[in-house]
Amino acid sequence: MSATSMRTHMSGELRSEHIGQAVSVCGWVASRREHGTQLAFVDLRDHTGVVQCVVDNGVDVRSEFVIRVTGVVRARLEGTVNKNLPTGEIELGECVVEILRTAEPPPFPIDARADKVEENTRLQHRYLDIRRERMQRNLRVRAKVNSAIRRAMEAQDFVEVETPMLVPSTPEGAREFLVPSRKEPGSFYALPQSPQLFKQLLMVAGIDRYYQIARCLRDEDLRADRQYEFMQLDAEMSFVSQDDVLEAISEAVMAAAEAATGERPPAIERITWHDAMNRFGVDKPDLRFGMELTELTDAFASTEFKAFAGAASIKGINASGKAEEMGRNKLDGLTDRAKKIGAKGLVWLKVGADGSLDSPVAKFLSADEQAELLRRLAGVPGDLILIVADDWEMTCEVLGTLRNDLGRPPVWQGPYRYVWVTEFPLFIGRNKETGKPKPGHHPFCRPHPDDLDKFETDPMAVRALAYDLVLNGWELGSGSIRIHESDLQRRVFNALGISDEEADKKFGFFLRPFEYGAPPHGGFAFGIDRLVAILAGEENIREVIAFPKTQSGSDPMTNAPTPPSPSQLAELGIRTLPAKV
RNA sequence: GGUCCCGUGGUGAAGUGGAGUUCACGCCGGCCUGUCAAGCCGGAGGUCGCGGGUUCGAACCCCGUCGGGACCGCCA
Repeated sequence: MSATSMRTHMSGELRSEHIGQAVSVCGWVASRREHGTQLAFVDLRDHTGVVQCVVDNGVDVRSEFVIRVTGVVRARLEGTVNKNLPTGEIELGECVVEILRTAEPPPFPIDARADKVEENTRLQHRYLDIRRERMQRNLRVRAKVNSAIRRAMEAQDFVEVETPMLVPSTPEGAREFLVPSRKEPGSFYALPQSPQLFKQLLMVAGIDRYYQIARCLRDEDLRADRQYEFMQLDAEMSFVSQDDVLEAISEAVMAAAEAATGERPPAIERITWHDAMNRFGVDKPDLRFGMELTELTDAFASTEFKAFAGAASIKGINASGKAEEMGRNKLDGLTDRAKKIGAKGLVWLKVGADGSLDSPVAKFLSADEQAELLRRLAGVPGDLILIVADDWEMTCEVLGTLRNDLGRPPVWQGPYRYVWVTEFPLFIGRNKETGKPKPGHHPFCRPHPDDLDKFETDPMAVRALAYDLVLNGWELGSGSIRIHESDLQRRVFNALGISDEEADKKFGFFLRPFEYGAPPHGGFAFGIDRLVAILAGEENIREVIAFPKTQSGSDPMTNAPTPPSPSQLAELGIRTLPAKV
């Protein structure tokens, strides 16, 4: 398959079984070692690896020259086998070297040493960075993941449909990239933040099962796990329950994981949003480590300690064995962190060698309370116990953050712990100005059927048929069963404080087609960059993207973005403001 | 929009107020017949990101600015 008119083999594939064969390989000079004029070794590299070529007629090749070597595979001399090299038992002898292209010395070594080179330099010369084994591996893992996802979706009768990149601007959600219209000066397209609108319309259109490996664009600040452009497996299904969607997506995720790692993960476990918050304090729990939040509210029901008395929710975590390493400075740091999030304070207690509690507040806690505390948190000498008393949301959030700060390993480390987080609340928080609830996900999520009666009386308690997929504490994606009936949609809009007229104005173009027979449907989308990064052992998605942007949104290789020419602006009917001074 | 960290030959580092910026890798030249990110000898290569300030004196301290990174906000 890899043979061409110029080569017979890939260099990294040559083994003892090829001994005696005349072969041609093509690639780059990884290194050259000269021993006088009669003998030189040239390591030739292609994307499969490196093979040693023995040259005895003094060819002047330098690092990264592109060469073609024709020679005979032979066993290495006794004592010169290189066990660190997959091809280390053989070498190419009687070599004829053709220089296909000379090369400037590269700005950084094309090997693992470049892992220490400043990322900006790697990005400036990304074509050289990608020549390295690490990037080759990452991009090939990514290709395998894409391919496995396609196969898994097709095996389940999903139809790949491409949706447009030039779309109307939509009222809510992430900031959009805008593209000026030449034919309608003053009007703009938006680049899609997701194919949400189109995929739901494809359900109305009877496609039944849609998927797309879709490019999505959001003009929000970049991070280790966020780029302007990213890829999602985007899917939507008709006539389904939540379980149908979770099963279909799980199949794609497991196929992708198996393709990347060689191992199929076990069935993905599930946890409700409420349990996730209660036990881990976050809606994207990292299940790889313990330190779970422990309920203490009732244990301090009649406490004398003012900070705990009457608190709606008291919880604690046990940072096992961390008492010694956490000195006063670090504990103050944790307290500051807790206060920054919004807690009134943070109670810490160290378990002493005799099982007593060392803490500024120990004297306020009765002997019974101290004993119960130690029992519930399984405290043993050397442990550090942290307690927060506040309303339920704050207690969970603060301890969830501290738990991650204190215990969370790098995202790629250890086992892969996939988890579906289900039953997200339909509304999260309230609009500061109107006092109306804000949608937890988006306003088209289907409310949980058991909670419909609470809609008007206790909206914040209404759960949604909305779910997230989480891997090692990273949110991979989310989805929901949608609302396909207008009366239910109206109730949700009303709860959000959106009038019928406003709803029609803002979302009419989306909802009106539903009047022509929208089937019950639901779907999901998950980020392929994030999944690939974790499966490739990277903690930054830039490492699995061929040409990513920097944190400020620029590309050091192409210098994008660049100012337009005056004639481009004129054609588009656009005048720019002077740069801020 | 905010908090914190980093900018020293091509690359990675050292130098935190005082002599001529130091080292390794790479690069160039020479030597070398079994090395393997070879070895030995020699050489070139720097506006210490940029601008201003403090000082007798600044790579080093201060202010600003640009670039990069981590995080918060933001990402329905």
